[in-house]
Amino acid sequence: MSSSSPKICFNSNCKDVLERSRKGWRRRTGEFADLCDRCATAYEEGKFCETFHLNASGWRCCESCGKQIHCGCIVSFHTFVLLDAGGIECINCARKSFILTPNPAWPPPSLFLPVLPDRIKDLSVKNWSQIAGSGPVPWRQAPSLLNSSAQSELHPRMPFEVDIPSSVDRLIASERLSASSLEKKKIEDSSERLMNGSLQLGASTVLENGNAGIKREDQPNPSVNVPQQSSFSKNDLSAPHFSLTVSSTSPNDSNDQTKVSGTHAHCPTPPPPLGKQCSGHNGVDSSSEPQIRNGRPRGDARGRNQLLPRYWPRITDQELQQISGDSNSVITPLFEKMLSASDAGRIGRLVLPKKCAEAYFPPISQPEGLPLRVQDSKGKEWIFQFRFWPNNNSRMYVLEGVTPCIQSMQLQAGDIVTFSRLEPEGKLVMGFRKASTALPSDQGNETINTANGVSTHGDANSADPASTWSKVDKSGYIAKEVVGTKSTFRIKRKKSILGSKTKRLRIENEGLIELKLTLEQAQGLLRAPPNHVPSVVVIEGFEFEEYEDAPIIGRPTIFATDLVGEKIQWAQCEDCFKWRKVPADALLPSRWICSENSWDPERSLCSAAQELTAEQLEDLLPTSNRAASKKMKAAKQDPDSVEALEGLDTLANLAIQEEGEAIPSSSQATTKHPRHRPGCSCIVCIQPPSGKGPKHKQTCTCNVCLTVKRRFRTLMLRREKKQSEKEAETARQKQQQQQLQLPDDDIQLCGNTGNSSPNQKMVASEDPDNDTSRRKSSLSPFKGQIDLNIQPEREEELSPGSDSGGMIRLIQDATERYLRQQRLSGSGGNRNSTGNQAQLDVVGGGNFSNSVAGGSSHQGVEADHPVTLSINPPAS
DNA sequence: GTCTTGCATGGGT
DNA sequence: AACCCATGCAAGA
Repeated sequence: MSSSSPKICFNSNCKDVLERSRKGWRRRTGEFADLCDRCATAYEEGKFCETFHLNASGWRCCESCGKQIHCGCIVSFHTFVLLDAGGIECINCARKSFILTPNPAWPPPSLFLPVLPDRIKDLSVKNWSQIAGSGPVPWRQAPSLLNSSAQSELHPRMPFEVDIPSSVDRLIASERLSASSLEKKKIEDSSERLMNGSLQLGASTVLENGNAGIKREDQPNPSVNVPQQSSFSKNDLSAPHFSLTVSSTSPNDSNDQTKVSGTHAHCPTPPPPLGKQCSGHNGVDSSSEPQIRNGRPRGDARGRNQLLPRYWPRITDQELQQISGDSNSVITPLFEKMLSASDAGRIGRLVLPKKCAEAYFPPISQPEGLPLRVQDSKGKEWIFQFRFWPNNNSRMYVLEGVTPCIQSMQLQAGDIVTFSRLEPEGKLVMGFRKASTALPSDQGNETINTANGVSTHGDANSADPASTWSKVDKSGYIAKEVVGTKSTFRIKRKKSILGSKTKRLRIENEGLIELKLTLEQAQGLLRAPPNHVPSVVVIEGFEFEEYEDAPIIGRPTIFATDLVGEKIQWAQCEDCFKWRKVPADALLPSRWICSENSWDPERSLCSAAQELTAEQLEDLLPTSNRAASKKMKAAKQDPDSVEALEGLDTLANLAIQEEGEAIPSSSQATTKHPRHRPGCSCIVCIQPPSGKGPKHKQTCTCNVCLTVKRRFRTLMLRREKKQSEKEAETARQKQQQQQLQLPDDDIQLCGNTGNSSPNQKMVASEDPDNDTSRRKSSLSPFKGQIDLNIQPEREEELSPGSDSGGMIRLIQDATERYLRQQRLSGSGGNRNSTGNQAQLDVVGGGNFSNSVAGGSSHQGVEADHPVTLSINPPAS
């Protein structure tokens, strides 16, 4: 690993030839020191310095416990913290005493310090120079801003975060898992705390004495020109925020609170008078902050420390520079917010995060608030009304009148507005960052996009952000975002901000594929999680496996028993479609091929013959799970057919997020409802998918419309006939009871299971003279609404543009005509209908609901009838 | 009918 | 469980 001495132990006191290289500490280059066994062991046992550096300088005692620590050595670099008052404390004691400040991170800034504007650099130097003994190294995010939530939340890296933290994290959390005398857990614990810790300044000896190479004279470090985004960004989700935190000797700061400017990393702007401004603000009670000694919380951070990470400002140097222009002003980033649809909408109200508003904006006691002068990044001044609404015993802060500004910046939902303060004027500055735009300081889009969480929803080109919102439509299709390289963080960010509500989920349109498969098929994909035995529930005659834990989605297989009675699975190769025997407990990936058949090397090639004959496969069918049997049938019918199983594979693919290609659905079932076979002429199957196909006019003579009309006509005829048959009430009741016991193939006009002979039943149900049907139709329970292949409870959700909606309108028109007729002919029919409603709800709507809930593959007749056509005149 | 305003609601954290 | 906040929505302009 070591580039300099790959075969020699990296320990200069050892220099043994490496027989086996073991990783030691992280070097300045970011690589790990390659150690021999002996040194590595010493290192891992925390005895490295004791062993090899005993006579070296830099040994110091922990101020608390007196333990000797070699502070001048990279190896022990993480095992102590520098105390404000000088001296050091071992990490154990630091942890106990809530000193959360880490030591300067490693590798040193020569590698990762971001670009600092000259002005900032100067300031940095100046401020650093005020810090006794602190080296020009990036420090962890100092403000107590991090105290509250950072620990529990993986936040996206800030664009100007220095990536050194990653190394510290690694040093502590990974590289040094066994390091030192600290037990692992403590170390991790400490590292976590350290992430949130603030800066301990004042002790410099470690840097000056050490061989770590961080010397104050190095600063300003040439490395500041290195791109901000290091390669660590990606894999350092939990990277703490480093900040160039500046110690202040301000007399105001009696509590040793360090004023912070530039809340982040490389923005060591000078201490602003922010603390004063915000300290008395309502709602931010510093007393609630944990009592932490050594100067935390910072004055400035009183409000900030309670901010959610998503509001932490991520303003880049360039942005800062742009905002501050050529003036001598210093920008203090305050917070940022991603614009919601409401924010960016026409209402012109920008909801302000409460804590941010209370921390950084002037206190307001009246809901009317006050006008707030805000300057945009171009220097243009805007005046917004900063006010609040009472809300649940709290307040909701808004900036009103932001529309012109938002428009001026051409912002839209998903973009980010940043609020900063211009010092010393104290002027508020509003910047922005387009969601789609890589930060100016980007050195790599991927890194920045993933790291700063800004690029949240991808499609920057969409003029209308709303158009990019996901349409997880009601048809039941599953929309999947094709995840690209940015997916991980984008999804995370999406979830945390944009997608906080499912209905607001935003997914790129182009990434949508349709997934059409039945529950039956899906069931075939599910496997009980490891060590779980699924329980079987029978719903309407169909067995469902229930899993206590989340099931695993894998390749559908056929479970069987081999000749010796051992349970096995039959799995089909993705490539050759041959069936291979695998152990019963094997969970195969959705795309499984012969070469992965490690259980049977002889058949680990597609060229190997299949064990099973077609007949055997056929025999297996009854014992197989349904999805698999379908699959097998398809394979039998057409061994080369891939499509037959692609619906299944689609889900499996989704599960493993392999490919985002739209895959045609299974050819075995129609896309409308799975039990219906091709050729089924039911109302559902003859329709195009929801939302597709042309709209139907009343005069439309297409197959769908004709069918609907015909059926409706039939229904009407039956109803008329029924009315004329009104006789004794008791007799009718009796008749109804009989009807309820009869197969329900009329209300659900397409009530044919695909299993047997759908068309026969269809014909029967369409027969206007069919008495059974006629009687049933007269009992239709619904009121003035006709339900075509939708859930009754969802009828209000019908999209007017959808085909279903068109059908609905079509029938509704007819219904209205019918109702008019009814009104003319009296109210008897109404009574009939309403009188029967309760019962028929069970027959019609009730069963339909069940079919939806219970799955589409029930053997029950009614469950197989997703289409209901029912009519009910209004009660009035 | 449209826009504005202020509050209510409810999902998410 | 409390709080936050995005959005809905009704009343008023």
